[in-house]
Amino acid sequence: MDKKVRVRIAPSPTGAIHVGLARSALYNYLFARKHGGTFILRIEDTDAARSTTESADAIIKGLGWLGITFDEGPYYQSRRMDIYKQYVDKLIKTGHAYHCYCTPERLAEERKKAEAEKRAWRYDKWCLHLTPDEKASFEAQGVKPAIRLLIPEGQTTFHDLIHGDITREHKDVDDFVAVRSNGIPTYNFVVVIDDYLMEMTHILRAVEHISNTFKQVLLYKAFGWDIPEFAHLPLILGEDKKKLSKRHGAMSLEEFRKLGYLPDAMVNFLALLGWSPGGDKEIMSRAELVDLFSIERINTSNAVFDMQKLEWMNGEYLRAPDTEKLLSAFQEWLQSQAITLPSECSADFLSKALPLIAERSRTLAEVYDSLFPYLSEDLVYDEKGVEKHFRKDPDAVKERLRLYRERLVALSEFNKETTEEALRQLIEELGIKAGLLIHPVRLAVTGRTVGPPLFDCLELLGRDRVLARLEVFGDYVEE
RNA sequence: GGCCCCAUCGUCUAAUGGUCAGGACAUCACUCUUUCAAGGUGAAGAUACGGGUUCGAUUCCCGUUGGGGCUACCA
Repeated sequence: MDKKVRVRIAPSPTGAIHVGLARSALYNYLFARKHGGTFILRIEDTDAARSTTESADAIIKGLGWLGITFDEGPYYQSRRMDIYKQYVDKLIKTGHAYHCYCTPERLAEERKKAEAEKRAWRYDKWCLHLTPDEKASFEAQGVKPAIRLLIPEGQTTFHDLIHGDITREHKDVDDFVAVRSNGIPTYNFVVVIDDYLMEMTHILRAVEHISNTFKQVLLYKAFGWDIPEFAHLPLILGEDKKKLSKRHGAMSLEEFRKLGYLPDAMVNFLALLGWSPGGDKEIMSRAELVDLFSIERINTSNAVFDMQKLEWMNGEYLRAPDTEKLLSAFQEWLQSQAITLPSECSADFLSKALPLIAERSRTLAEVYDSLFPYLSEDLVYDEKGVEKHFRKDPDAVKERLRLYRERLVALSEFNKETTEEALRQLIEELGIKAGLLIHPVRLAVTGRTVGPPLFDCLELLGRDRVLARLEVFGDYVEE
């Protein structure tokens, strides 16, 4: 790489940040880090009607959550209008652009007509041929013109780092509006100005921009500027194989965060959606991703977002042996969801409970749910479990629970070893299988049929709560 | 409709002009086990179709089909 790498993402702040944007950001970020380059955030808010500052803030926050950080920016295009203005004037002077007085109504009508005749609609360059008198007349009527780029005859080819050469005939490219009649320039215009001024070396963005690229390349040429490298990323598709959009529901970053996905897992998963390092490696740290990433290995075909695989991968990260990290991830999650744990629920308790629970969870939300029996006294007994482990022979089970409770009362020390020993002894005396006592006890003290190994649960709960719950359970099943 | 992009198991993907087309998720068995997970073992599952080029193509070329994207005074 001869020039110092400078890349960017340029989102429009028009709604929740979804995974497609997150992945584009990630690839740009990885590419910049890998080459010691600069990663820039530019907010493309030239569409005043749809842009919101909340959305811009959400983008920054969301990417920050993923640990995708910027070296420059955010730049806001809405604050750079005077810059763009100079370049428009230049374009008019050199004859690369012209004023267009066509009303939206006329354009819409023409477009409809073309559609009815199954003709491709292109702007008919009507205003290109206006005489000075006609122009003066429009001006006198107070009609504000838009400015269109004049697309010359011929064809344009650009090289795409992922797709190779892509060519389009100019007859298929519109004389697109560069500046609206209200004076605000459009995306295709400002993106070129900014990418040039900000000295972008590589543009990595989604394939949906390929058709815009021709317009942009023509603009670079009109200005006589060097054209950056382009790499058009495959799309992320929903289960229905359509481009991700609001219809797909829980696809915003915020939603994934709420569901309890870990940023590291999210980044790992997203990296693999459209790219692979080759070989079989799938679980990769950020450092490994930076090291392994290359544009050449980005795929050409679109990828379906597989929720199940994400869940699995999140589980892998949840199960990682680093308790401290898990604890802080969980606490961070609680905070982001505005959940406060009871004060007696100490960090000490959590660091004991979390590994046991996370091992059998796939998301932090699941972790939180599994924590319930340790946070609240209002147990809800699993009805199927009650049916299975109690109702078949209630008197016998009740008696066993009573006996076990007695043993627990008598223990000099209460921990997982002693409680297990007590239970083993009891079942031997009773001549029954361990399950006949273990299952009812789990149900009695947690309300659930699933969870960490029973004696770990008992230790986590502590003697007082265990004894109380064994007693309460007896009453519960009486009814 | 026009233009463009794409095509390996259901999904994410690996690989090569000659391979038993590999892995992961999901699925199904079995195993481990106090439950649930996790783990282990195994099963099933793909080169869209048709033509070329070639001794040989899943790989290169063309076409068909299919999918996707774009087609705004949105980005």
